[in-house]
Amino acid sequence: MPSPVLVWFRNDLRLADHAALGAAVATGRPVIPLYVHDDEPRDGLAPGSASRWWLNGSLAALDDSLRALGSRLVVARGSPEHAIAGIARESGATALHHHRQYGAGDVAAAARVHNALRELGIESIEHASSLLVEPDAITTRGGTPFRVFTPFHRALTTLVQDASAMVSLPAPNAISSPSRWPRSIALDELGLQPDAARSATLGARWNPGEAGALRALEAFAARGIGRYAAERDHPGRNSTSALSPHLRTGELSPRQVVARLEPHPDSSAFLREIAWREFAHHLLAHHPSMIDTPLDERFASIEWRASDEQLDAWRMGRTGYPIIDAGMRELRETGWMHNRVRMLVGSFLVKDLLAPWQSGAEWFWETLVDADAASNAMNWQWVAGCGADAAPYFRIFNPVAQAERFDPDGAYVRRWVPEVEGLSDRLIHRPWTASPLELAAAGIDLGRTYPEPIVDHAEARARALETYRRGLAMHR
DNA sequence: TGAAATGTTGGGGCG
DNA sequence: ACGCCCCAACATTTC
Repeated sequence: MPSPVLVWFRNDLRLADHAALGAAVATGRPVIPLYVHDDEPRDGLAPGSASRWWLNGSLAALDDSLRALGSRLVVARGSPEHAIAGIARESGATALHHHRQYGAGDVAAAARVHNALRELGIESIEHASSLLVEPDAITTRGGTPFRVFTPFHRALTTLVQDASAMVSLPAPNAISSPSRWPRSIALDELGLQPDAARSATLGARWNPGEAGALRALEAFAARGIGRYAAERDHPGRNSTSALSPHLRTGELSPRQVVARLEPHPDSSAFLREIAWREFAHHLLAHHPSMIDTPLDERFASIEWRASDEQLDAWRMGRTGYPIIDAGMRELRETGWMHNRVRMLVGSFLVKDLLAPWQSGAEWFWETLVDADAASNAMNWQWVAGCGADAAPYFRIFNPVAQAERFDPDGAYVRRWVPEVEGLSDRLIHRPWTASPLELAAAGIDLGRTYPEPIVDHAEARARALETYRRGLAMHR
């Protein structure tokens, strides 16, 4: 029996368009698919609770799919280099295939694995397939990494037009097994599952796993991508793709998404969002510190001032601004939030409450099923104004104006903030302006059944401008 | 992938 | 008929 090759699964929990698996299968040798769960990564972020729930479902689905092909997923816990070296020794493997990832912790972990295996005389082969274009394959005319989205997007589009670069690999139809499988722990032992009630809530909303991902992609394509272009900013309509958690875990590759949707004439608005995802990974690859440090260092001395009570009101959806509370409650219940509302709650936290963007990023990391280190850091820095090509600091969203513009009939707010559902469309986004009579008619006792606004937006806006101006002035 | 303040214009009411 | 004022509606500037 020839010696086996290992395939290390990370954020690529699929069988189709999987370059590392494809290469391993192509060797004609037995293949050992494996996953290593590191509870305490030395450098990098352990997944939050919503992500862990998703990961559990995705790994179970991957194991099922592998078993249908006569293979299985070997699961280990601990540091990747230790676990993988152990499996390599035990199985007599001669090579490891895996995909490249872009965060500092992921890069460091891969380097440690490579070193550990080299000492055992085992070759490691890193493949690219989590992005449309590798971060070092796309540069400005001057050869430097892009820092501005629009030119990045233009360059990316040009590269993606070359259709041959976008060919995606079919899933293997058979995977040969080693004569003996190395030891594996049961998925349950990873302790990824939250309590039963939480699992049930999330399970009612999502289908983790490659099959669920492909169904979601088909559903989005069938629903009409034209509707996305027209309605994507309206959180009350279900017009977004909700593909983010599938992309985050790599149940779906961006190439597959582009191949499926690009031929459609109205796809450009959606593909632009895919490009933002690419840009985030591009930035993270070139600026690993952006996870917790402003890309624009002038923003390091802003005097944040939010209290724990305010932060808690934000997290729990009790700010008194219905659109903000709707978003935060959708997040807490479903592990997801509509993109437009993410911008609004982000602006509210960072500008109206003057809480550090990192505190928002931490909560999102803990609660989002699509929590992605690159996108999370980039987008929070965008909101705070301290990122590359970020929103200017004086761009402060008005939660009422935005709500009236993008949730004009209050459908989104009524779904998530039932306390105020009895208010008219005119008042639904601003309960504090309702007369006592109108409040009584809607069954609202402001301050008791639903909070008064925790800040006055007009005052908060002025305070944010002043605070930012002062912080930036220190870096003249 | 804003919002608010400020400036400009033009129509209509009115003396 | 005319000037004056008011104020939408739109444009520009500022944060």
